[in-house]
Amino acid sequence: MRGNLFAVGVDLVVLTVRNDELYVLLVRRDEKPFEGTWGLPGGFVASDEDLPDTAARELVAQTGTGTAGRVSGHLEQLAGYAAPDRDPRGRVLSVAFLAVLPDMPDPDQPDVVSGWHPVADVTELAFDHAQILADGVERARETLEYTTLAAAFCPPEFTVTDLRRVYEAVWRTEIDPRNFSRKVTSTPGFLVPTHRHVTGGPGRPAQLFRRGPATRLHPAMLREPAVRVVG
Amino acid sequence: MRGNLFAVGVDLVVLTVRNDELYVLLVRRDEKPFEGTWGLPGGFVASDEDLPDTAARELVAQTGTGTAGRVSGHLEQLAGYAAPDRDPRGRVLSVAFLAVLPDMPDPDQPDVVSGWHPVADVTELAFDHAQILADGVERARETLEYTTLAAAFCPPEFTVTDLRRVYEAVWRTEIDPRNFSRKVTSTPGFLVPTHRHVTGGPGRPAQLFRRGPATRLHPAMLREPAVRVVG
DNA sequence: CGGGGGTAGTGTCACCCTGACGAGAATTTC
DNA sequence: GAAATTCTCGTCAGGGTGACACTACCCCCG
Repeated sequence: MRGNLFAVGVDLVVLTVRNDELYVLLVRRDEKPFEGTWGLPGGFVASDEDLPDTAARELVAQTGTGTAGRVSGHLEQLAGYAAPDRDPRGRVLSVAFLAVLPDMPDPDQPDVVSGWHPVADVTELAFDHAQILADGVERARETLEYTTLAAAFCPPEFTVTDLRRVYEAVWRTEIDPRNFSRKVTSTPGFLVPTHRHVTGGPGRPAQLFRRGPATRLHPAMLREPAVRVVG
Repeated sequence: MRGNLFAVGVDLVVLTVRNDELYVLLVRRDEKPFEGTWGLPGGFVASDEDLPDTAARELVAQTGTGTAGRVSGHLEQLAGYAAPDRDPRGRVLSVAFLAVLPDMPDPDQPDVVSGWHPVADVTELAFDHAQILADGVERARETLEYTTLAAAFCPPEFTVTDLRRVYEAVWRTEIDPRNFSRKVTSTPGFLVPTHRHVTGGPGRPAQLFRRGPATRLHPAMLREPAVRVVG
């Protein structure tokens, strides 16, 4: 029984918010199996690596984030997937990670093998990646309630409206701007005011904020209970 | 790089509440490495198994829970652990699971190689099991806030006080019995009254309840914010 | 240059949930 | 029976939230 050996890979659910919509980074597979179909970016664990090392390495390789290895976003482990038939090549265990990045401009020459896709439009993916993506999105939705993860979707300086649009895109709901502003600005450690303001757009200039030191939200930002299955 | 192969095991953090205290199931290792020290129960993934299969099989084997494979408790995946040096025998990836069971009487002949230990008294464990245990306990603490996990610590029929003692033991706090009773009995789907009462003990007999269909708590049962690590 | 439209932020108010109790109900123990 | 113990309901003040009126400030356009 101990003789069962697995290839171990890391798959990434890389999320961002663009155009008020949740996007995921996908790559087009250039080898079998599932050649030509879209899948999650990932790779195998190298001989001297721990799982977070592999995840960070793949994230930098796929996005060019933080050339010096210091990733400005968020990276957390999701879960392990090891169904016996999930990879036709043999037993492959994949540890999925959730990564969250601010929206970044596409590279000058658009990459045909790697790109951002609206999560709502993704239908089929290679392997069990559709399930992994669903788990990752659900994790992000929950984490937004209890932590300051939403700020990881935003650039270093952002407005309250930017932050609200993150919640609205990930939760697919609408939030009252006034109550939202009161809530996030009164939560200690969530936002640090810069006393600078955005310019150029219509309407009153919004104040720019920076991420604060808090990681958990007290009290939580509770969304409406999911549609109750009436007993 | 793809040639790196791992042995894949499942380790269990099996928790219960006994004597108003949180207990974890440990086994004494009978082979190297770490021979003679305590560790988490676990085993390797068989050739045709998925991870939850292995976890359920090991849980039944170690506790005798649900002879027919139907486990009455709670079983969820925690995380994967794969540090290069976590096992001196080579590269071993372990997927940890959190299991929660009601307190059960010890078998007639006490088992010297497997037993329940107060979590607070556990100091050193084999491999990285101390870290896994800490992660499992923290997960249980958080899950108690937002789900009905606490009922999984209780036998099929239990009183509000039984449930409160679960929260107090896992969180290591005291909760006002009157407010707690109001909260859990008014949360729809959490508790189903049986209209039967316990007998024998001192004081007014308490009503017996059964687990309800709800899995998530709305609104959540928020504990005090953890002591903030002041930056 | 002065409205009009649009966005940001403040203020108000009612409602619900919660923590902090008081008090009564039902049983065991002395 | 009286005291002790435990369960359960009730009350009340304070905080957080949803709903929304209103003010502040900018761009655009005539």
